[in-house]
Amino acid sequence: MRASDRAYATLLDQIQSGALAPGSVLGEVEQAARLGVSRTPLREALGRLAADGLVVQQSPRVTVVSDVDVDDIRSLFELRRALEETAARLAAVRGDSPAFAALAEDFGRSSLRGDDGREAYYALIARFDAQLDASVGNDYLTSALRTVRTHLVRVRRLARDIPERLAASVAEHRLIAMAIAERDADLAAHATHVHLHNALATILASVDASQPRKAPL
Amino acid sequence: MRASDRAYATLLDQIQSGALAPGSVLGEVEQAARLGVSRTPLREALGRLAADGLVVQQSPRVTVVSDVDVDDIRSLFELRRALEETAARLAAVRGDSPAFAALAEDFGRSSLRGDDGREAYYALIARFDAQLDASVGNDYLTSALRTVRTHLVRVRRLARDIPERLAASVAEHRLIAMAIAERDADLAAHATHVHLHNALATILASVDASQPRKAPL
DNA sequence: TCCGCACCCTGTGTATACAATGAACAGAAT
DNA sequence: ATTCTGTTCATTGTATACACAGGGTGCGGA
Repeated sequence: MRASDRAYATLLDQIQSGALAPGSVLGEVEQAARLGVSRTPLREALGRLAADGLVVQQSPRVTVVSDVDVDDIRSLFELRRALEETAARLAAVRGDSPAFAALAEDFGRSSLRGDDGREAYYALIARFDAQLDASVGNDYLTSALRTVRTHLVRVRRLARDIPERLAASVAEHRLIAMAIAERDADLAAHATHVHLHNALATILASVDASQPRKAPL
Repeated sequence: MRASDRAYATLLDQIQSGALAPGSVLGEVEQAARLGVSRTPLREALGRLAADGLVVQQSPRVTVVSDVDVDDIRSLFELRRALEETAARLAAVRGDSPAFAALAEDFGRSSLRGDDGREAYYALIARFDAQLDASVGNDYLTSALRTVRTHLVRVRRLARDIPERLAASVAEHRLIAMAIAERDADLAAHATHVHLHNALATILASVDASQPRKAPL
């Protein structure tokens, strides 16, 4: 594995997990020393993170981990809606119907008890996303979705997981998978719309609850 | 200006203009020498081009200018539809209404006679796109659109410009601008849909006409 | 003549050295 | 005392040198 890949993977993980908080300054020599690589591959890693939008060049001299506020979340979900509704429609038209029927089954079966439940949930979502990408067969769309999902990891961390919401989310995904399996493009798109609306509402409520200072602006 | 920026700008221009044809192998030492920079900034430029999707690592050893075939064009327009319909809707809701009314006026006035006409047309489109981005105020969406537009430059080069199509395209844009100005989100989105459908049809017809070999697959 | 192995060569990945630029601090002058 | 300017230091931008890997070619043996 290349040093630049390791540096990118490590930084990505630490930004997504919050170990590198928004606003953290990423000096080249400092990070290179910390990650045990030289400046050259580290610069490449920073460049890729900047392309992803996870770090920004605050001034021409200092790169920082990008911030994520409520407006960012709204913006991200606007893009996400556009992409996922389109993906759902396309998958319904040309997707692998049996695969989505099987996914719908899995969503129906999944019991989300305990802490393992959350892991199983995210694993199932990941499988669903992968099947969606494969069924759509559009690299441009997949690439755009990849960026959205990269940012989404951090957004999810901001919002506390609510067990009831998790269960509802599974049901929503089950409906989407069923709609795609039955080649009902409108239903797939509208169910995706509903799902993203609910997900955003939950996230915003959770964020507002934990950061009420910004509300009375 | 940084050497890496110059290298990126030069390579971008040469790829978009076709001076570097799809499939061209971009060796680091070779390109570095050609552009008068050292390998380090050139690598950064190649990295950014790879992130844009304009070059791909064909093998771990050789990066080439990415190819663009008919399926790519279709895929690109699927993404473009998703993004621009969303942008049109959002601009209709929260956009600068007078600005779009003024743009609609300009589209109405624009006479596309002669070779200057095409330049004026593209300049007007660029102004429209800029106003759209500003009105939507969504960096994620704008960033995704930027990628699409980057690829679109190459696609346009593949298709011959047809004068009648240019005139129709102006009229379509005028309608979109009017719809946004009048805050008619549905009309803005549907007019965008129509416009992109027509644009894609024209491009595909032009490409099929010049490359009829791939048709009887 | 064909197949296989080894060596060389080309090109990338990484490290480090050097140059340039921007910022911060201190000192002096108004 | 405050502001402006100069100098210095830190940090990035660029160049180059070195290491390594992969492929191609040539030679030898079957």
